[in-house]
Amino acid sequence: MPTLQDVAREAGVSKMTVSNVLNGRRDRVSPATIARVMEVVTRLGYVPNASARSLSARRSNIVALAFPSRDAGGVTPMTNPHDSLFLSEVEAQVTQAGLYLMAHSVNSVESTAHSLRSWNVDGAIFLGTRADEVAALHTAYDAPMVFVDNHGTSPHISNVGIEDRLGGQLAGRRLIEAGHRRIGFVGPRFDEPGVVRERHAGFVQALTEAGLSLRPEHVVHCDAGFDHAVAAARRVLAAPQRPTAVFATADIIAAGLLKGFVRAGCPVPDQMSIIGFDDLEVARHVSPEITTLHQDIPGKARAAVEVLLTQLAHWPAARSERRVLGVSLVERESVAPPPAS
Amino acid sequence: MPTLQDVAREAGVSKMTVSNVLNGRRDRVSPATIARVMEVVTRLGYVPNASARSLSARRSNIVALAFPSRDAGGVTPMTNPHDSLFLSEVEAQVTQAGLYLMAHSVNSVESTAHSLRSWNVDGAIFLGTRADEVAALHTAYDAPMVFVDNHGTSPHISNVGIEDRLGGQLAGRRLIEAGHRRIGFVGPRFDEPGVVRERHAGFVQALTEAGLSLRPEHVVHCDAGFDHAVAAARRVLAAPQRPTAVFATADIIAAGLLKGFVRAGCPVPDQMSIIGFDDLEVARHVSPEITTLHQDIPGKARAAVEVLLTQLAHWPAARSERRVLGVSLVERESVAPPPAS
DNA sequence: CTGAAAGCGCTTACAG
DNA sequence: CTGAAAGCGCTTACAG
Repeated sequence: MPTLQDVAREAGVSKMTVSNVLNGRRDRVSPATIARVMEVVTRLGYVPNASARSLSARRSNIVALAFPSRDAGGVTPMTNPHDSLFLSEVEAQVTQAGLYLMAHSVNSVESTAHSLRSWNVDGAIFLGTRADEVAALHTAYDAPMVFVDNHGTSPHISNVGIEDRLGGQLAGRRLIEAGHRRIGFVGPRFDEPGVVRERHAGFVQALTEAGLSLRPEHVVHCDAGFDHAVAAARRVLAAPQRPTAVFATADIIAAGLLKGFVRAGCPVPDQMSIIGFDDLEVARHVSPEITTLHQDIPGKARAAVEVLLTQLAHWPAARSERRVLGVSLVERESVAPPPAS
Repeated sequence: MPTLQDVAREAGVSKMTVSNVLNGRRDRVSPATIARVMEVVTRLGYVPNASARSLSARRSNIVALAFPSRDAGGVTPMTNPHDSLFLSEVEAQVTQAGLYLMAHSVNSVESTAHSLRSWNVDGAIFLGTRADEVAALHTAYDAPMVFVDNHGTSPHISNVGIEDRLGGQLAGRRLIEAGHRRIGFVGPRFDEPGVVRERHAGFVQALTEAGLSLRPEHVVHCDAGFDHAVAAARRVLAAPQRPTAVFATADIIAAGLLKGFVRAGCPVPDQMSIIGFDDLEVARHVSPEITTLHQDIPGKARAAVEVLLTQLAHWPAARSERRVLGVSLVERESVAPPPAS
């Protein structure tokens, strides 16, 4: 494995000159020298040692992507399409920027902070972090961090998210417009601030605007997992004065409900309408295809990397930034007027 | 940020002693000293610098996971459930082993090898690598590597895969057992060795055993993507003497076919039976649920990490190892006897 | 435009 | 059981 030293010797220059050539500070080197150095680099197949560079430059070129070790449904981490699509696009962008991606599931804030510090990562992107964890992370490690889909209130943190509340509102309005008056809500619990709470709030707002209300017995809590949702369908149907439509906070829930309803002899959308959220592939896999709120996940990933790189460029003078991407309703086949009673 | 030096000074010992304590060579240190050092480490919140450690120890503690930058369907990398499930389990295992995971999409063998060398990664796991790339990788970087689902013939490479051929065979047999005589095959092209070719071979074998043959007009090529498969359904139906059943080399293809068949007025399984492969979630999302060949993806990930760690432990004397996990047929709802003609 | 030298924070024989 | 010293392969003021 040739080193900088080897290249320098072979090219008849100092290590520092080689370093300058390799790091783009080419204004400090004559064209002839640059050519000579590059020739040697190629011939020897020289590859800089990233650890050495990181150690002396105090800059690792590593970006960490941290995701929940288990999602709400108790499923294996990263298993859900949203997170994997997101990771994939982050990886692409990070690589494009000449940086490296370290993937981390977050078991505890401590161990995550430990890793970040140990590798002296330049910055980090966090998926699915709770508000208290955000604060702990910031105090534990001083580097650019951007959070995704975080609805905490602190103005000091950078966040990239979507119009969750508007999404909920659009879902509610669409169902109302179709003629529904008894509309249910199915999603995970939302004791803490987060996307589910926002979607719920927007949904309730739409009902309120129309002079309707969300009855407690029409709220069914269900973790984001297909099987959970299949089971939840029965609970929806068992409610007194059962709803004629439901808003599910995630497509995977919508898909599970769909199966559950149909199994229970309640056809969709004839007897029951469904609106999902996210516009994941699953929404088109099933029949009827699920009407849902579209969000641009790769776009969110690009925005997250962009914000991170901006912060990196201005660090430590960087200011926090919040970006919110739009949502839009995608009409498909799971919404119809309520059955003529 | 406290350093080893700070800890040593504070504890009144040498750097080397602190290092020994931290790296488990505790037999070389007295219990009293260990206690003192640990107390200081905790009090100062000392976190070792991974780059420095990597540089001097010539061991990075980094494992790379490399995945195709675009899969066969031209979809964004990592988007498919198989890869993301795999990555997630690899991450868990790697973390558990006290190592770090660097995620890489492979645009070119050169850039990948560059990254591996630059970070001096301890080892790497490769998803979806072609045979020629495998060879190039091995010559470009000398470290433990394990390939996944590689059906190349070289005995020198470590591989973890599944019984693809048996899977194809079981699929064929199941369809034959149901009474089908004209059975089609839908999957990506398989000019090179790989899982598709194996699954196809096993499938053909089953037909042959039963005195049947796979007619060329019953082979429909289709990339692994839902929409591609929806479109492919028409081609299956358009074949002269159309088949009464098809084997799809992936569940996502099976799901797309299902939709395509139903749309074309050909109900599944009444008029057309389908068997998929992988047993991904999508197989249970759709109706009818898809009968498929189960493979244990997290198990494959664990095996891959295990093989890698074993090699790491014995490096450079390590011997290559090939592991093959089983497959099993999962009965669901997409297979029925052929329609009475 | 170019270089000598110090230093980043660790580990590792080696010696005692 | 413990330590002094060299060295891993880079970058970075500083000087010329």
